[in-house]
Amino acid sequence: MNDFATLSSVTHSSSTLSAELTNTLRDAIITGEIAQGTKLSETKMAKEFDVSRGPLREALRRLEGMNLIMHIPQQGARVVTLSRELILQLYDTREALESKAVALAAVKMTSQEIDELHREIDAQSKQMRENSGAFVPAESDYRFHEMVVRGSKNKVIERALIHEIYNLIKMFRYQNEFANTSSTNSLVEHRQIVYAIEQRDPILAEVTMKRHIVHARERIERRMSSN
Amino acid sequence: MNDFATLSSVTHSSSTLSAELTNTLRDAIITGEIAQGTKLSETKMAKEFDVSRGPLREALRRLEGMNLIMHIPQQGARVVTLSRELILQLYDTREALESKAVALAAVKMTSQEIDELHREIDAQSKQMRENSGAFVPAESDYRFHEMVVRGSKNKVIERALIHEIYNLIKMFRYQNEFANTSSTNSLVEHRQIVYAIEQRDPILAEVTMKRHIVHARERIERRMSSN
DNA sequence: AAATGCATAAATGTTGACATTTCATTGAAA
DNA sequence: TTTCAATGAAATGTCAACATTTATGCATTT
Repeated sequence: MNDFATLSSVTHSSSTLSAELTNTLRDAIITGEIAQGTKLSETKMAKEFDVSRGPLREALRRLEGMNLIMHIPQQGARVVTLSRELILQLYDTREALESKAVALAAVKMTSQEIDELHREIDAQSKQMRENSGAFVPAESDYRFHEMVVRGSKNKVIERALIHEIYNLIKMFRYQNEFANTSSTNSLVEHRQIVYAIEQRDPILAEVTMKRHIVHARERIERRMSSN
Repeated sequence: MNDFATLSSVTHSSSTLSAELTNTLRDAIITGEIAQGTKLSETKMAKEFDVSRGPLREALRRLEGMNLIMHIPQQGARVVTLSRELILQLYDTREALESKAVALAAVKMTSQEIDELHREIDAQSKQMRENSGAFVPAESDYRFHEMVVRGSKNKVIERALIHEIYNLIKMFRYQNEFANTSSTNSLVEHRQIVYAIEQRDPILAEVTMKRHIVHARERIERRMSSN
């Protein structure tokens, strides 16, 4: 099974207790340490983490905003359940947002930022050769996509993806071995995306990214049973 | 100036105090009753609404998730400021999400739901003739777009748009007369969108919606000074 | 006059207790 | 045996007080 340290989110001890709780719970949900569908009892969790229910409830409200938990008034919160349907909807949403993001990035990214993209996919290439891996390391894949999204300079898209979509996709991939990014095409596609950005060709960048995500979606759709 | 009752969000007295506060504050922010950039003092607001700070803070966390307020630890929350940049980014995001939504809707909407679309644009047409208006009534415009988005049957897109994008766009349009939807093209474009859905043509639906939103964005870009 | 530092006030963060609703259990009735 | 109602326990919602940090204002110094 995967290692907790693999997770990007670096739980950097935040200034407030409620922010720390948010990070802790987010990671626990993504890794499956707290299983899907689990009822999040405030009283139990308050005891477990040795905090009062106030900050805990605020953390739950934030996790709600990240789509990681569902809350029903007077009944409490449950960890979201990743149905096949939800996963495919996530990828459709990601396709729309990220293809737009890369089109913007092709215009807005600085050459320095493009250099960083190069370094990231070179690292991917190196890691795969050394580890004779058939998969792009998840962490590096996230970094690549987040760099592109940030490159769009569109804060609304950035927040939607990083705050409300990627966490759920990380959760899905972390808890499903088969969902990891295949190397065969992914690295090639990453190179194509960087090329399009480098050419300052937003349309090429857009269709390339769209195809990249559609491919991922198709792989998942094939390998995923009903659920 | 506009009337508060014009606002769609029907503050239906929710089960919990914190949910009611969320709705009340959301509407107050959208209408500008609480101005952009205003510091939201917890102590003052608790007195004003005669509630304790607990539920109030939870409401603030939720408004944060709706992108209506910005929160800085140890410093408090401020109402978001709608810069020209943010507005244009909102429309870019909307373009990506809503064009994908309508493509899905063209496949997934039931004929009954399509009928409802027809009724809505017929009502728009009628209202404009009767009121000799040069603008599609904002409420009706929102209803139309929300029906399309719901028709996509994609909960992720639906939540992103309705929960985190539309509120900000409503806020912008409510507080800027010039930002209202012009009738000249909008109604025609709405009819084109419905036609494409009716034809079950996702590609046509997508490009039609994209153009519709790009037009709106262009109108705003022209009429908006620097800011 | 401007800048620095201290003391006070006020705001946010956190806690524990109270209120109300929901859930589980038990017992009675059909 | 099954269903329903009542009772008690536990959970969520709310409140008021305490703790800690930030902001304000005044005095002092350069």
